[in-house]
Amino acid sequence: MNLGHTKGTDMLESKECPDCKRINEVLTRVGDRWSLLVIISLSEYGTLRFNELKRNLGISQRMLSLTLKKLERDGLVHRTYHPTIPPKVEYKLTQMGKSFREPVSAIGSWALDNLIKIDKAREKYDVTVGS
Amino acid sequence: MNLGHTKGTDMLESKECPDCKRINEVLTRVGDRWSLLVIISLSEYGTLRFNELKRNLGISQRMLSLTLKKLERDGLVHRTYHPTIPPKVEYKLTQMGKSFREPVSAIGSWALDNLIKIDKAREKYDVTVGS
DNA sequence: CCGTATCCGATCAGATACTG
DNA sequence: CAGTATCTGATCGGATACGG
Repeated sequence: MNLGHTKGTDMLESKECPDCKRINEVLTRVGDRWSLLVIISLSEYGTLRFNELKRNLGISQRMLSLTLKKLERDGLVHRTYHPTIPPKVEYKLTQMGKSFREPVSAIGSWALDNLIKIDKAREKYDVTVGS
Repeated sequence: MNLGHTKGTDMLESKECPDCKRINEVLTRVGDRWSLLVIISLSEYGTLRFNELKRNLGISQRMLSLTLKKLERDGLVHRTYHPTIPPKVEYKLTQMGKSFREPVSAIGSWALDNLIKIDKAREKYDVTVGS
């Protein structure tokens, strides 16, 4: 893949990777664990209520509230408030949120595929270092 | 996409999303910002020395050291020590690290493509809330 | 049901100083 | 050059209590 930076003879002379700075920015915004998990959940189920997400993820009320507000602000999640009694609030992905699904799912799938490998590598490393 | 969990009539009745718990685990390990940026850098340049990474990412010495050790332990990065004077240490992706390249690059590309959109959504949100 | 407010411990992450 | 050690502030994140 190509993230768009300049490759060439000055490859290692650049003071800083410009893309990394920008990627860093975005990761700071939507790259935290809870955001990714909320995105994954919504991409799986389509629409979820506040407490459904809470139960699904095992996230605290506080973190879910903060995460959802942030995702809504960033335009990744749409919030629908139904002023019934008791109130009902539904969350779903926006267009941009949906476009985020693919890369996030790629991470998720890789995660599921490599958890065991990581555990083994870690075990091996610890034995080697411990000797 | 399908992360492998059971879909069906009990979709919303499951107490917790089992995949989310496992994905959460992996994200806890290799999902932090510095790890992702190191992976991206190494996938771009192939092999980098400690200070090259440091300059590229604008990361502090401490965090880079911790991040690299963690990635090496998890089997994603390979470390080669050349006992010269001055010493020279090179880092590159392992096979598993390379397999992580694709999903991580997908995140990176999406990030570069959507930074501006996020900024606009945020601006719009702030105006709406502020009124 | 859907949050917000507060408190508090745990972890993150930079700055600085030091070693082989 | 390639780290480690220590200190310190910032942020994360759970628990609890409360309100619309």
